[in-house]
Amino acid sequence: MRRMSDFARLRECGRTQRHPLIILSYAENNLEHNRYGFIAGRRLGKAVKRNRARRLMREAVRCCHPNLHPGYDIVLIARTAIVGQPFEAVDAAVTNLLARAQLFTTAPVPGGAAGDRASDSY
RNA sequence: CAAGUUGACCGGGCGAUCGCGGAGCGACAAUGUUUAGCUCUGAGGAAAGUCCGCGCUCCACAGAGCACGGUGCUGGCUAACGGCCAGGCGGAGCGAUCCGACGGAAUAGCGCCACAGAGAAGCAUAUUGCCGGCCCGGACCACCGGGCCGGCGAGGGUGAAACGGCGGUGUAAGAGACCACCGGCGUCCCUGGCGACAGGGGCGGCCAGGCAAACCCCACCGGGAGCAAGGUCAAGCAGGCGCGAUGGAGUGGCUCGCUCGGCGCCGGGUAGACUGCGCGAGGCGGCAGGUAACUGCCGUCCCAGAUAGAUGAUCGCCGCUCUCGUAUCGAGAGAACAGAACGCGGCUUACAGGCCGGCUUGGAUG
RNA sequence: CGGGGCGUGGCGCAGUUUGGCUAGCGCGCUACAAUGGGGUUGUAGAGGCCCUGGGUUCAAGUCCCAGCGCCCCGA
Repeated sequence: MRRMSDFARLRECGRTQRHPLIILSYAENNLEHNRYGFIAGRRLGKAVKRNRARRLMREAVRCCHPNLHPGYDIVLIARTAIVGQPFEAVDAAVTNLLARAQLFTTAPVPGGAAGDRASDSY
């Protein structure tokens, strides 16, 4: 997502799920594919901390993406507790949030993304 | 060997899989925000803070004066600088070395120096004192105590700072009152140096406090804005009111000059694409000039370009640090500060750990 | 990218202009008095290395430099 108006629309009529590390906001977009947005505000710290949080969320979403329903705008907002967390914690948080929002096509296997990676390395 | 001081450098390495940004080629398909695939490439020493200086772009051709701001020993380097190099002076240290906004207060002005102290900036002062004369009291004298008048700036004391220092002459006691030497000030001359300045000599007056990092004076520098600069294209909208040539806009604090030819307020619309945008005051190596900063020549290399903003995830081996154990080995844990946004030269600040060199002082040995 | 402001007891602010004497004010806090008890009131008191580190000065909350944190404005 790269328009200010898209984010504004989601803030107006999107639905949200909360987690101590991340807040999920989502809504249907009437397209054939998903669009994603990541927000890491000044509250998290300076550039290194904010970049780190955004990259971990991006990687977690990339692993889940093949198993998600198409046609949604999905925005992940980092909270201050995410600073210093390892990838496993962020991945678990994203999987948990997407499962609670019922965006998975298949049953949300715990650590399904991890199994995907296991098949990649043999 | 130990302690110290200083300069330069590194900022884990190699490989595999899955992803992301950029450039080029591009089968199939056929003009799509083209795609699969292949090749190359993708954060730092500070990319940071944004404290200075430039390039670049626009504002007339970048102009004048004032105001304002900055810099402040000398010479050099540079595109430029508040940076760097070399030197001078002052200070700290045994020393290597380090630190210094380091022009001006007899060039002028408005000024400040609290408290304490007798007196705090000009020819200042008499508290404790020292000395002389007179008077009174005690006493055989020497002398002691008190009062009045006068002289004095040496000693004590206050303070951050008290109007030169040691010695002598002199005197009732003293004092640059006078003398020699020294320090410091002003001025003239000689020598060395481009210069700051240093060394030496003559003369003068006897001695002149500090603060300009509050204002100020002097010298030098600075036109304004900034890549959201600027340029091209596309999309979209609706006008209304007021002022209007000794005026308005470009123009920013003022005046002049120059140029342009309506301007202001309210309301309405759009905030998309391309370009600027990376061959550069560029990196590395060599040679030459220069004490050095730096410069010139030759060779060689192409080395990030995102735009809700690309560097991430997982694993193997090696290296480093710590802990534990069955201890030339094994297991576990850890590894700083920090992320390009037009580019560059500096400065400043943050930083785990490591490596190399110079110099100084002290000790031991030969 | 450019510009401006703030940081002083627990809280809100003065003082910074032109450096100096014990850094003040209001609310709050503690103790005592007054009341049967509480509030109001009165009296007394505690609480500050003036955001941090350097520098100038005899002397810095104040002047200068660097840093940290927060807030605001313009494009």
